[in-house]
Amino acid sequence: MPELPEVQTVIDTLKLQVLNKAITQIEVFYENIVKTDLADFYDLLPGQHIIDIHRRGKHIIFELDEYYLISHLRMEGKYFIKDKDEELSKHEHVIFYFEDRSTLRYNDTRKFGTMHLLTKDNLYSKESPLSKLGVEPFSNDFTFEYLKPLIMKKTAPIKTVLLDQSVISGIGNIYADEICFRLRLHPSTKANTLSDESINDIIRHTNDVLDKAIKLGGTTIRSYTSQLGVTGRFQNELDVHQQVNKPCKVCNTTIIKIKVGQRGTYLCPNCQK
DNA sequence: CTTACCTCCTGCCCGC
DNA sequence: TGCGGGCAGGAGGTAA
Repeated sequence: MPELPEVQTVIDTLKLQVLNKAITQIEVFYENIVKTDLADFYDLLPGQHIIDIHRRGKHIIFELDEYYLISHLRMEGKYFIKDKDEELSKHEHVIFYFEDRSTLRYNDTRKFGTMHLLTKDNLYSKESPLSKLGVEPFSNDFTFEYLKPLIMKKTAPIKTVLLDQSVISGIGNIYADEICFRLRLHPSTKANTLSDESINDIIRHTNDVLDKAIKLGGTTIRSYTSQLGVTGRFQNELDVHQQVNKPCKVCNTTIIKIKVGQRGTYLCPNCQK
């Protein structure tokens, strides 16, 4: 499941391969991926160049001449670069053709991913998936003063708040578990009971764990052949996520798996009370 | 305003 | 062997 570090890794690789290319044609094989008008997708994309690729939370933002194409990979979305003559593979749902015979192919086994095509002045408009996103973890706005009031008004488990994209954008299930472990807090702890120290720790640990994951190319939990940009190594650094029945690296207690807010959650029952 | 539950979809794992 | 059932999971939607 691509979270902020995996998305950043994909972007870094994509930029090396498709920057400045001109789109000549589009094919959409599974229409539900495209959340804005499908006819616009076919009509407006040909002729556009990929000027730059950015990220906001877990969203990839392709900057084109006149539009932004926003792509969310959700669970299993991946991009591949292939020659235009390579045959369509089973889970390819969108193909971008470039003038040089290469193609960018969106592959998504579970078809959960989304794409939005927006004019440039609509990037943060009401219909944009970016409109409700909270602070970017690496920005200067991710401060105690920002976070404390949001945390204090929530009775939900702290892990649920970490996953709330309108509070902090970019954290998913893997890093939420890892952050809770580093906080030495049980993921079910009610957010509004956190100390000021814990709130400061969230900022520090979120930055540390995401930064380290990016440096290692993200986390690859299900090893697919060659997902563009993601052959991460952070899975070797996971303290609790997917570590059920393994010993805690700190205290040797067996890692357990529970449900928090309907989500599979891993923790050390000794370190995280 | 919450929060619980459903939906989207496929692959995988289990039991029979 | 193969089939059915259950499960996982980001985020948006809806019901309560």
